[in-house]
Amino acid sequence: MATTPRERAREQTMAEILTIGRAHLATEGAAALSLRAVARDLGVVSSAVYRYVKNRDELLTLLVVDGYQALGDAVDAAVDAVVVKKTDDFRAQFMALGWAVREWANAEPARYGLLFGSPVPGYEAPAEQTVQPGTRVVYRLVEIIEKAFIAGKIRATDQEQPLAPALAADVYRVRAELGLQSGDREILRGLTVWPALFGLVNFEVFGQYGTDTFTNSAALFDFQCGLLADNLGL
Amino acid sequence: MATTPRERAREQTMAEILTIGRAHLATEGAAALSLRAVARDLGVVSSAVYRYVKNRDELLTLLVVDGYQALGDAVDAAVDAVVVKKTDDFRAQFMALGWAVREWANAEPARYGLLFGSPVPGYEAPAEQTVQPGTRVVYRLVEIIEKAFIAGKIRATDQEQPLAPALAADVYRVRAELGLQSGDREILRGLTVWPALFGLVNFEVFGQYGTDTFTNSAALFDFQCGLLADNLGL
DNA sequence: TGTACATCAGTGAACGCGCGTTCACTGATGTAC
DNA sequence: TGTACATCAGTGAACGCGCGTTCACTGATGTAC
Repeated sequence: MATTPRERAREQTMAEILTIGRAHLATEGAAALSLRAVARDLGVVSSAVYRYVKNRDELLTLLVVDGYQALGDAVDAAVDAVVVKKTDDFRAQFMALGWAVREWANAEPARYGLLFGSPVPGYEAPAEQTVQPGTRVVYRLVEIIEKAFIAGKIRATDQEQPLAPALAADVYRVRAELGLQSGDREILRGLTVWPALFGLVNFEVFGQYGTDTFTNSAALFDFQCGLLADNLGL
Repeated sequence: MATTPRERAREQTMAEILTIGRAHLATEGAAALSLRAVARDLGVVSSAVYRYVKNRDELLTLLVVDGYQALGDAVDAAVDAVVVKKTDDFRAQFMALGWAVREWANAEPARYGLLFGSPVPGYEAPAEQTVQPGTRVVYRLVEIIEKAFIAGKIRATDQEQPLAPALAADVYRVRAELGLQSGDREILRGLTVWPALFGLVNFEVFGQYGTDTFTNSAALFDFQCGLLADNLGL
């Protein structure tokens, strides 16, 4: 790594821009994120940021990717810690995943909102940069389910009416793409629990419960998350 | 109703402002909603809107209330239709509620986003006007659960570990406030299914599933919603 | 090691734009006697 | 029924503001010979 002073300075400034961007996200929201304001905080004239970032949308993309990575890191760390201690307690691993998402969202509501809230008007996240980091949490969830399935640790669930053909086809494709052994039901339950989990977190972070209904939101989340674990048969 | 022509004209203009506001929500998003733009579309000079609306925030509040009412009406209509035909098929009633939320959200993604997406920066919805319409859907859900409970139509669920004391206290208060007969478990399951349902809808409306994963999102939702109904013991 | 040239970060002025909100006003519509 | 006054919708100008982006420039840092 022949990093010249200039290169190091550039990286540092780049990092500072991201830090400032995150702060502005928190105070003003994504829609109000402005390159001029970032420049001001950076102590630099507004046109100077264009040396680092092509335009406003690119800054947004950087923040989106940055957010997904931070969330992914938090989830991985939490799940890894449980895997080390309880390799075949898959319920505990799922609970750790859920709690990690919730904790990160509560600690970083604005970044969470950028990722999982209403889309920013006039901005479309470019798939090439965004898809991989954006799928880290689901992939981790799928991994837990898959390992539990292989270990024979998923409780059978009542087989109800057969799957709609269109749905069966989609599930088949998902299973093939990810090379999964888990059954249709397990995959579909994962595909329900995943958005449901984010629904729980959304309601808490975005304040949908009302201000004074629940004094202990952690206890509520613990119950809710446990129910989702039940749904997975864990 | 001694409605003078002037009063009628005023109501009409008011309604037109709301219509224009809804349209702008759809194209620009809540954060970019502007009184000047509304005035332009109304064919009127910008200061004239101030005869109808105190300021930008008040227009936002009107749109929030309007959105909650529209969603509430859609849900009520859908559930009522089922109640008439299948008075004691509570699962069908819940499914109708879920589908109504999903359909409305897909038909009105911007209004849905205003209600259930990330909060609009710098705007706080005034509780007095917003809480009542904002609770219509939960209340309807609670009503279905309560009636099913009273009719003895809720399947028992495995009693797991006892509730955390803090949670039990919150649930007790909720039951008292709403005058419910349903048990702790039923209420808590309702309080899980409620945000989970909106999580499902969020993912679909905000495009979290990715563009090409599911060819038939209705079939997926049907499965997911059925699983939530199972969770309620319906 | 020293010099000539290329690269690059940052400047400052400018473009054209839209915003929320206030204010004194005009002229039409409604109301009281 | 007719007139005098009050109410109210809408006008147009103005305030001060922030935004994204471009462009020609200066001067410091890096590189090739």
